[in-house]
Formats: sequence, structure tokens, C-alpha cells
Amino acid sequence: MTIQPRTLKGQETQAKLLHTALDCFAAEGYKASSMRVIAARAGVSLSHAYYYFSSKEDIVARLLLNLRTEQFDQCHAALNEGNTLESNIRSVFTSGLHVMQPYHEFGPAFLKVLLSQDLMDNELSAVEFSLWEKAVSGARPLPPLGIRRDLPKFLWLLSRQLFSAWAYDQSANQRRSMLLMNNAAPVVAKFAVLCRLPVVRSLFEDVLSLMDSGNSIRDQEEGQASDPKVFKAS
Amino acid sequence: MTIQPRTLKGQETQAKLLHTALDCFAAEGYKASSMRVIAARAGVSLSHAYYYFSSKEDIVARLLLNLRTEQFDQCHAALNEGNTLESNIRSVFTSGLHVMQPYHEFGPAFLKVLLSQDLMDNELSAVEFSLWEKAVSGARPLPPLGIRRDLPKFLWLLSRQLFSAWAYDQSANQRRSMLLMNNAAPVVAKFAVLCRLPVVRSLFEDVLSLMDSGNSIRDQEEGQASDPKVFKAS
DNA sequence: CCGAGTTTTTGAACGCGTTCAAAAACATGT
DNA sequence: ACATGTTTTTGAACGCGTTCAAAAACTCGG
Repeated sequence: MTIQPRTLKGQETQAKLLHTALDCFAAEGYKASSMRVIAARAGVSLSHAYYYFSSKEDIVARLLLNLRTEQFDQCHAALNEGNTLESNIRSVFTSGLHVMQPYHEFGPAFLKVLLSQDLMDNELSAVEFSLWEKAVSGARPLPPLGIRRDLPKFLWLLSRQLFSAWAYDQSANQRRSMLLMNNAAPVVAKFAVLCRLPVVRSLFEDVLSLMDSGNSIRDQEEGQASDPKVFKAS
Repeated sequence: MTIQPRTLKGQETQAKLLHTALDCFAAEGYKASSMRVIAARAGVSLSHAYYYFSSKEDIVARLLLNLRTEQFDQCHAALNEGNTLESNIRSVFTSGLHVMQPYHEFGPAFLKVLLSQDLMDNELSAVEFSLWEKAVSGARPLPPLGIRRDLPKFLWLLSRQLFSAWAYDQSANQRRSMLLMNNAAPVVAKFAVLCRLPVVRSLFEDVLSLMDSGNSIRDQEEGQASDPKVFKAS
């Protein structure tokens, strides 16, 4: 994104550029959709594309966001019908696969976008997270109270792991990821039920705090660290 | 790699090329170590480098393998001293961090190599796996018999996840990943102990079979499977 | 209508990873 | 010594993502 155009024509050009890029991605695939091709198809010069989008990755990020919101629209109705937690989890997974499948070859690029931007503070994460919140709060029976609050976050982080498996899945039609997600749903549901037992519950808390310690929301608060161990390579 | 030279001089040139590349990586970093620079430093033409290494990724893979074997040499002694499982897990993690730290900026490239090659069938995975086997078999007291066989694989898969967190870790000196790994060790150890309880044990088995279903050793045998639950989209 | 200041648009270039046809060096049977 | 076939080495090129200085188009107060 990088720039929001001042004039109307600017906005139109930017929109057209984005639209063309998405079409091009769908029609020609990732490698074939070079910046030159996209720009040409949109009827602008190469460097002009860079006036509106700071990088190719930028456009990919946009595509990813579009797909996720599409997934959201597609399955948020099903999540409020009072189905079981397992069924809801499966709904989110399968809608995700369905929406993403045509762009599977973008997997590595998607992953790069996901991993390089801040984990919590962006629109994409918000969309994903809200999906998992609905999946939990709309489930009947509701999961145990003790974990109800943290379950969405757990599911969200889990889904990211599964997404990264999907991204590099080489099996035909991504069958492996499909299987993986379908199997994950009942296991998580079972896990949620077992969390009524204190032993299992404490394990859940361990795992969650683990996930947190690695992906903390607050990131670069090493501020003006008093004695920073800076290793400078010669 | 791609080619093994027929003549002695060829092998020497290849070795020199690899050596130069690794030096260059250490000294100049990833982006600055372009193929042109490496070739020039090694005193050969650009295209000649491609005669011996089929791609830049190829060289990166080589570096990664070197680092892993270095890690192996560094900590395999400590794994036979009869320390606790937790301590052994920590040994493997910290030696890994120690060896990898200078190349942290290679993280994304490393990850790409890891993810694009076959999960089980390669030298790198073998080295990693053997480390985790030692960590389990050398632990005192030994983990519960029921999970002793599968624990190494679990740890190995876990370590891959943590590695991918490390690869994109932007915190100073990868503090977050460090914390993450240090916290993971006791949790896993606790988990191993609790696996004596049938409830927890069955969860472990679920999780493991989950990891297997996603990353099966046998890959493209979609052949005539007896009753596979195949969900075909559309 | 003019000229100053912005915003939009362009062409040319850079360095990158990678490929390829062909030259050079080398080995070997006659 | 020579012709033959293989292995090693090269130079030139391609398309890619990205950058930049400068042209073109637009805006708006005088």
C-alpha cells in the first residue's frame, strides 16, 4: 500500500492496478505474474506500479487479506448455528482450504508475508482471530469455562502452524493438509473436554504460556537497555 | 551439489568454491554474498559456480548441514552423562542456538531449504533426528516406556516448529526464541512424566498421529488405499 | 492566463539468480 | 602426432524486483 492517492484518478488507478494484479495472479500464477506483466496489463508503466505498491509482497499481502475476508463471509453464518466445537473448527478449516486452494502455489509467498509482519497488530490477524472467536463462542455445548477465554488464541496459533504445513504441501490437491486439519479438529475438541481435569488443564496453560513467550504482543521493548550485549561483527 | 567432479582438480575447485562461499556468508552476510561475489572471491567465473552448485539455495543447504553437524559434535558428549530429560532437551536447544546465532539473518533462507526438501529422507534430518534420539535414550531417569519410542520424533518435529519461530524472530539477539526454548524444555519433560496417566498418554498419541498424518514418510501413495477418508473439493 | 508547487507517470538503469551455447583444457585410443 | 570424446570454464544474455531522477499533468492563488 504505502501511499494513499490524493486525487480521485489516483485512487482509481490504484484500484485498477490492484484488481489487475489479482486477476493476473488467478489467471497466470505467481511466477508468471511479474511486476512488468501486471503493470502492462493495467496499462501503466512498471515504475508506476511501484508508486502505488511498495513491493510485490505488498500486493500479495493484499490478496491474502482479501482471501481471508472472503473466508470470513463464507463461514461466519455456519458458526452461529449451535454446532459442536469440533464441527465449528472443521468449518473454519475447510472454508479456509476452499478459499485458498486456487492460490496454493502462493503458499511460500503468503507465509513470508505472514511471518514478516507483526504477529498481533495488523488487519489480517484480526480477521483470522475473530473467526476463531466465533468458532468458540458459537459452539454448543460451550467449552469448559476455564479455557474458554484462551481457546481462540490457541486455535488461531494452531491454525497458523497448519497453514505453514499447507503452504509447502506437495501432495496431490494438498490432501495431506486436508487430512491433517480434519484430524486436528476432533483432537482439539477432545483436548478441550479433558481440560476439565486439572492435570490436562495445567498442561494447556503451560502450552499456551509457551506460545505466548515466543510470540509476545509487546515486541521491541528492549528500549534503551542498560547493558546491551551488542555483538558487532568486526 | 548436483555434480560430483570426475577429476581431482574439479573436486578441489568445488571444495574451494564451497569454502569461499561459507567464508563469504560469515563475513558479508546473506544479501551481500551474491553468486557473483562468491564466484569472484573464489577466482572463477559466475557460470562456473553454477557448474558445481545448481543454485544459491544449494549452497545454503550445505551451510545448514555443516552447522547441524557442528551442533552434533558440540553436544553429543553432554547427552550421555545421565542428566535429566529436561536438561538434555535444553542442551540440544542451546547448542543449536549457539551454532546458528551468527547466521540468524539466514533464517528465512534456511527455512525455505528445510521446507522444500523431503521431510524424512535427507542427511540433514538424519543428523537432527539422531540428536533427539540421544537426548531421550541418554536421559536419567528414562522417560516412560510407552512413549520412549516416539518421543524423539515428537521432539524433532517440535524443534522444527521452534526453529521456524527463531528464523523470523526480530527481538534483540533472538531473546524471544531463547526464552521460548528454555520454557519448552520443562513443559515437555513434565508432559513426558504425565504420560504415565492414560488420559494424557492418549492425548500424546493423538498429537503424534496428527503430526504423522501431516508429514507422512510415505508421500504420494494416493494409489488404491483401502478406505481412505478422502475429501475431494468440488 | 501565468507561474509555483504538488501529484502522477515515465524511461533508464542496477544488481540479482539463472541459463546456454560455445570455447578451452584435458584424457585417451590409434 | 593426431583426431575424438569428455570434462571444465567462460562470456553474454534473459527476466526478475527494485530504485531514481526527471518529465508530464494537474492544482490553484495572483
